[in-house]
This record gives sequence, C-alpha cells and structure tokens, in this order.
Amino acid sequence: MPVHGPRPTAKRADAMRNVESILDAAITCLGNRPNATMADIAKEAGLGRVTLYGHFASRPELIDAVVARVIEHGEQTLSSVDLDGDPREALTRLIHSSWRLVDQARSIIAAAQDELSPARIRQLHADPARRVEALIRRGCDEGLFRTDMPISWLIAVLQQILHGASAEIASGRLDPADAPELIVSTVLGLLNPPDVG
Amino acid sequence: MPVHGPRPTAKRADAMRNVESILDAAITCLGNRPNATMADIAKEAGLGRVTLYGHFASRPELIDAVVARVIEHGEQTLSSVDLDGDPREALTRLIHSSWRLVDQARSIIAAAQDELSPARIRQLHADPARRVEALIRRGCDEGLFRTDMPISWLIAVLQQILHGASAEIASGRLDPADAPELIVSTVLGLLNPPDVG
DNA sequence: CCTAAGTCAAACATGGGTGTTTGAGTTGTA
DNA sequence: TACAACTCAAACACCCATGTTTGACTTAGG
Repeated sequence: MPVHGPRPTAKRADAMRNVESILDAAITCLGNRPNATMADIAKEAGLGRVTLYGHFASRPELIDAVVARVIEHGEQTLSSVDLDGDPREALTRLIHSSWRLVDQARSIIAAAQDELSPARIRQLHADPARRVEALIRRGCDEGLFRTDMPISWLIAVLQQILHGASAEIASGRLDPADAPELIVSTVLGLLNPPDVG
Repeated sequence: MPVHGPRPTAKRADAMRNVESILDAAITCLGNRPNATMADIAKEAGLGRVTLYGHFASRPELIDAVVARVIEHGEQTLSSVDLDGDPREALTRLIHSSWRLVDQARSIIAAAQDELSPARIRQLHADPARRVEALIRRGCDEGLFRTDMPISWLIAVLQQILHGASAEIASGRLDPADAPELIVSTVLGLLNPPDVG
C-alpha cells in the first residue's frame, strides 16, 4: 500500500543528468547545423534515440526547450555586463562578452524557424533584443548614435553583422581571434552619426 | 529514309518555353523558401512534376541551372551600371539598381548550399562579387573608404546588410520602398573611414 | 494530316527522418 | 535486497520528398 510514495514528479538523478546531456548535445548540434537529426543529437549526447524521446516527446518540444535554455543562459551572461557609461564603450563590452553566444543563439533560433510557430519565434527573438535596444536607444538620445534610421533596423544590422562574422570564421576567411575587434569597429562605424552634408 | 531529319539536339518550341517557365518558377520558389519542393516548383510553373524531371534529371541539376541563370541575369544587370566617378555614388547606383537581385541570388545560393559541392558554391559566389570588390578597393585606394578592415569582411557585411533588409521586409518591419535608401545609408556609413582617434 | 515530341496523372520504388512499441537488461534508491 | 525507474537496440509504422515508370493525351511542325 503506497503511503505517500515517491512523488510522481520526482525524477531519478541519472535521468536528470541525461536531460542535461541532451540539451547540451542539442545546443552543440543545432548550433552547428540547423538540420541536425534527433539521432545526431542522441549520439552526441551518448544516449539512445529512445531515451531522448523518453524525455522530449517530439522534436519541436526539444527545440523549444533548447531555445529556452539558450536564452536563459544568454540572459544570465548579458545581465552581468555593465551597460552604464558611454554607450559606445558599453556596446563594446556587450559585444566582447557575448558575441559568440548571441550568434549561437541566432543559429539555433534559425534552426527552430521550421519547427516553432512564427509567434513563438518573434517572442523568443524580441525578449533578449530588448537589452540591446535600450542601450542603442540611450546612445541615440545622447546624440552619440545616428538617429536617421529605425532602431529596429540598427538592431537587425547588428545581428546580421554577428551572423556574418560567424560565417566568415566558418569559411576560414576570418580568424576567430580578430572577430570581436572587427565586429566592434564595424558596429560603431555603423552607429556613428553621419557628418551632416 | 531519314535524310538529315530533325537534328536530335533540337527541342520543340513549347518544350523550350516550359524550360523557361520551370527556371522562372524555381527562381521564385527558391528565392522565397530554400526548401521549396520539386512539386512546389512544378506547380508554380503550371506544369506536372514529370515534365520537370523530363528537363532536369535531378534536383541538384535544376538548382545548378537556376544558379547559373540567376548569376547570368545578375551579371547582365550589374554590367549596365556605371561604376566610374565617386565610388560612393557608384556604390549607391549599384545598390539602387540591383539590391533586390543580389539578395535573391544570395537566397538561392543559400538554398543550393545543401545540394551543390562547396567548391561550386565558392566559385559561384566569388565571380559576381568581383565587381563589388573592385569598386570597394578603388574607394579604399582613393581614401574614401575605410582601410582598417579586410575587404573580404566589408563585402561580407555588405551582403549581410542586403540579406537583413530582405528579412526585415519579409517580417513586415521595413517598407520595401524605404529599403534602398536605408541600405545605401547603412553601407556608406559602414565604409566611411572612422575619424582617427 | 501525321507523326514524333511533349505533357500529364497515377502509381510505384526508394531513402530518410520522426515517433512508437517491445522486451530484455541496468541502475538508482528506498 | 528488491523494486521501480531508467536505458537501449531492434523493429515497426508513418510521412514526405525524390526519382521512375506507364499509358493515354495533346500538340508542334514537317
């Protein structure tokens, strides 16, 4: 006769560890190749495919969890960056401390493009962008960033630059060590107000 | 008794027209969605799937033909642009007259990423970029464009900006009519030499 | 007008990814 | 120790895209 018994929600320790492994593996795989297979991810995690389905009922469900985790982790990293002071220096700090991260998130979100609803994509995309947006907006207010373009456009270009840097590295045309400086220079050049006339 | 007869290489007029339809349809479909199906393309062309396979033996073969055609068409358009004079103005002309085109080509090449060999991709990618590269290089030589970054990086960013503009339009955040000016401003800002210090 | 060329729908074979079931073997934990 | 939770390989059903075959049909063009 079951008295209390183990809570039905409790998971065994090794199972929880495996869930972590799966998420890590998925982040790795999807971060590199948006089309990574459930089998690929299971293999990367060193587990069987069935075990994977034991923890995540479907591909979209797994991807959703992955995206959530990446964003959570990203928010955590970004929140530790000091965004006060000169917006240009703040942006430099932000990029230096997170550009790889942001790009990976982008890659994974792109991977999720086929699996999640557009609404969910937009939501996931918007939330972490808020931080950058606030910073850019402040720079605009202080007259340090150009104001002749929509801020949404500036953010989009910034993201594209990060993405482009990753692609250049992947193709061997850019040294990863050079990337952060190059990105910062490019972005600051982009945000710099044009000399009138 | 067959005397000369119709040359075995000759194709009937309607067949040739259909090949055109297929290429047009493929450009449209792949330009929008890299994963477009052979069935999708056939439908877009108003033809049967079998007819499509009658003209192109496989998906890679079709995509290769599509890419070739897009590049050919692109070269034709770009070659009509006057690239002399102030590099900034020349670049403005180039972007205004071809940005949609260039982005579509990029999208299609991205679509081909899975079907064609990396070597072929690089070849297809490099050839049309030469024109832009020459222009940017001239601008650098004349001291009008920044020289503190690799030209390959500048080109990569330029491409990313075009791609980003297309994405912004697709998501409804950017009015297509505003795009060319915005792109030009952004690119010129990017290429503008930073005030030393 | 006749014929070869071309088109098409339907049906098939194939391959690959998803998701499920089974049944036997491990391992955490009480 | 003993039981429940967990894992796993193998095999399955399913879907979807690619590519092929067939056989009847339309049509271009001599």
